[in-house]
Amino acid sequence: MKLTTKGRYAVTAMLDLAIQQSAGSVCLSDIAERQEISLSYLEQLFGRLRKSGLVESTRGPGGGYSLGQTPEQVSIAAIISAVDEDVDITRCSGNENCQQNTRCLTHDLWSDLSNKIQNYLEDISLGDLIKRQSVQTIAARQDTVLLKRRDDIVAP
Amino acid sequence: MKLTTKGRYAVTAMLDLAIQQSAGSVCLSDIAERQEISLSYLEQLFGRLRKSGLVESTRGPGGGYSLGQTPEQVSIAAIISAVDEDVDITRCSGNENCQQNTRCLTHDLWSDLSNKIQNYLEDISLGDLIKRQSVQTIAARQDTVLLKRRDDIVAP
DNA sequence: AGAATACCTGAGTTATTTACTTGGTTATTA
DNA sequence: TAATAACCAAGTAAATAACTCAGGTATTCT
Repeated sequence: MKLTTKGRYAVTAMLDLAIQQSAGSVCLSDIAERQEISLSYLEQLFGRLRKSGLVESTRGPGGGYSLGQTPEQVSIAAIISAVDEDVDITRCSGNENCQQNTRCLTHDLWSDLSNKIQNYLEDISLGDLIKRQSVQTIAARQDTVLLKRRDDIVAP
Repeated sequence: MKLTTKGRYAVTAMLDLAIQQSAGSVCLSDIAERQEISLSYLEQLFGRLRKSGLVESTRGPGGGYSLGQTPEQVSIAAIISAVDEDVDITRCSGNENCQQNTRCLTHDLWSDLSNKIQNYLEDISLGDLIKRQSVQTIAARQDTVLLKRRDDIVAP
C-alpha cells in the first residue's frame, strides 16, 4: 500500500465533497480553500477520480463535482487506488520477482500486510466517516472559516 | 507507518541473521550477498539496530552480528522503528496539527490505520517468520546459491 | 608485529518520487 | 460575450530515499 499525501488529499477532498454535496455540486476551488490543497493539484486528482467513476462533473458556472455513487458505496480503498497506481507495499508490487525472479525472504510478510490494509480500507466508506462526530466538528469549523473569509473580502 | 525499502531491508537482514545465527555470529558481507543488499547500506542499518539493542556485535575476524534477544522477542515493528524515524502515516506525524494547529478532516482515519498496522507488526516476531515453510524454502535456496558461488571462486 | 577481518562512522552523492506550477483549451451559463 | 469552472499535458522544484566513499577502530590469526 502506497500511502502518500496524494492519497490522503484525495480522501480528504472526497470526504469534503460528500459532506458538502447536499447543496448541489461542489466546485474544486471551494474544496481547495477549505482543505488547503492547491487547486491545480486537485484538478489532477479529480481527473483520475472521474475516470474511475467515483465522481461526476458538470462544467460551466454553477458546475462542479458530485459523487458518482452514494457515500456508503465509496470505500477509502477505492479512492486511494484511483489516484495511486498500486496498493501494495512489497518491493516487487506483488509480482513475486523480488529476488532473481522468485520471492524474496520477506515477500509474504509484506504481501499479507498489504492485504490487511487493503481490507481495512475497503471496509470503511465515506458514509462511515461522515457519521463520525469528529468529522462533523471539523467540517463545521472549516465551513465557518471559509464563510468568514469571504465576508472579509466582500466587506473588509 | 513509514514503510520503505529501508525498513524492508532491515527486516529481511534481521530474518537472515535469525536463520543463520545457529552457526554463531553472522558477518554483514554474508547477509549482503544472500539478500542482495549493499554492504555499506547494511552497515548503516545495523548501526541503528545495535543502538536499539536488537543486535550485538563482535569485531575482528570471525566476528559479526548476533541477535540481542531471542527471535521470539524481536517483533517486526521493533525492527522497523529502529531504522525508520516514525511509525505513523498521518501528515502531522501524530501531532494533530495538520490544519492550522488542529486536526485535519481525515486525521483520525490515518491515525486509526497507523495503530492497526503497528499492532499487526508488533504481533509478529522473527520467531514466527522462521517457522513459516515459505521462509525455510527460500532461505535454503539462498544458502545453496551462496555456497555454489563460493565454490566457483575457489575452483572455477 | 603485521596482515587480515569486520565492525563503525559521517559526510557526501545520485536517483527517484512527490508535490506543485504553468499555460493553456473546452464547455456552459448568465 | 464575458465569466466560470472543468479539463489537459508538460514541465519543474523540492524532498527524500537509497546508496557510496573514505576513512577509522577493535580483534584475531599467523
